[in-house]
Amino acid sequence: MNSEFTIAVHSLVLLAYRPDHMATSDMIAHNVCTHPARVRKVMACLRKLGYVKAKEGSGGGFILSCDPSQVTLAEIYRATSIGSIKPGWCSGDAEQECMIACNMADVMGQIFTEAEMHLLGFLQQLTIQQVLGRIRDVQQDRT
Amino acid sequence: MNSEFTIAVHSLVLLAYRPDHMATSDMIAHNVCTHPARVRKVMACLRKLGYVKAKEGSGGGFILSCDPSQVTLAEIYRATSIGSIKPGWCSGDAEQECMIACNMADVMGQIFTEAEMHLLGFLQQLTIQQVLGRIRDVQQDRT
DNA sequence: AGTAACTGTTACGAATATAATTACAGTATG
DNA sequence: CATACTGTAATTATATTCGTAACAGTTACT
Repeated sequence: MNSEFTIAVHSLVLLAYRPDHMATSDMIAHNVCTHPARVRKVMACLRKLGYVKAKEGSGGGFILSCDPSQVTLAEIYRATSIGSIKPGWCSGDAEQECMIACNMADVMGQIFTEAEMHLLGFLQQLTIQQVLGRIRDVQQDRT
Repeated sequence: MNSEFTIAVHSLVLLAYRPDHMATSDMIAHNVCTHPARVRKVMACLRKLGYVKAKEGSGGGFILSCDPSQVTLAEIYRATSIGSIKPGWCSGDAEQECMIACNMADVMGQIFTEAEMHLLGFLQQLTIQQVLGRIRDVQQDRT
């Protein structure tokens, strides 16, 4: 799975944690533990889909512009990582005579596509708000 | 997803296609389109779990030793690729004060584990025999 | 107007993961 | 005892991923 999914979810949860607080890419990057430029890239994607608003210029940054209890991880997966369940490497060879060799890539492609749909079904059940809830639960258990 | 899963499934389907035919790692590697040593590594794993039998020495190779209509892709996934759905990269940092930063890795870990269980549920429904059936279907559609 | 603090985006280098290849010990066959 | 295999580890090559730098464009503040 694509790690941009992780960055996107982390950033949205962070923004949902303080809904009225504007966060710069520097602040988010520090929290997520990556580079600000990478955060900006992911956030630009989330902005285009309306999940966050970006403000350029001095005093700017990102702020949540969605209801975190309505946004599911399935949407975020679709936005950032669709297709990433399938390995880059493909077996077989369409040029071969053998029925197995020349059709296996197609069939595995089908299977990975269906597997991804099932994965989306699971992610559909989880909202950003629920992820924040889980964070609180884990924090509670630490004590 | 780990590409060894693909190699394992491809090899098993190939062996199921000709159940009484012994195939060398060279033959399988040519069909799968990879290196014989890689095939042997994956097959050694399948052998230890009883899915195939290996015969060393001249005239040796691999032969199926399971019922392909009983072996599901979930078993193969477990054997070759468990944990591979989770990206290697982890966000957050356990040393930070922030509740989000220090617990996000744990929570994402939970989520990926659950996602993998759902994935296994889907793969459980697919047998090696059914994959072979799909190959035949795709071949049919070509004409 | 000018400076500082941001985002948006691209390009490139570094680190990491993955696959191919080589090598060789061990084993069965004829 | 030569040949044809598996089993396995080590090494090299390649692809992918991540970090970083650079800079144009935008806004706020003085």
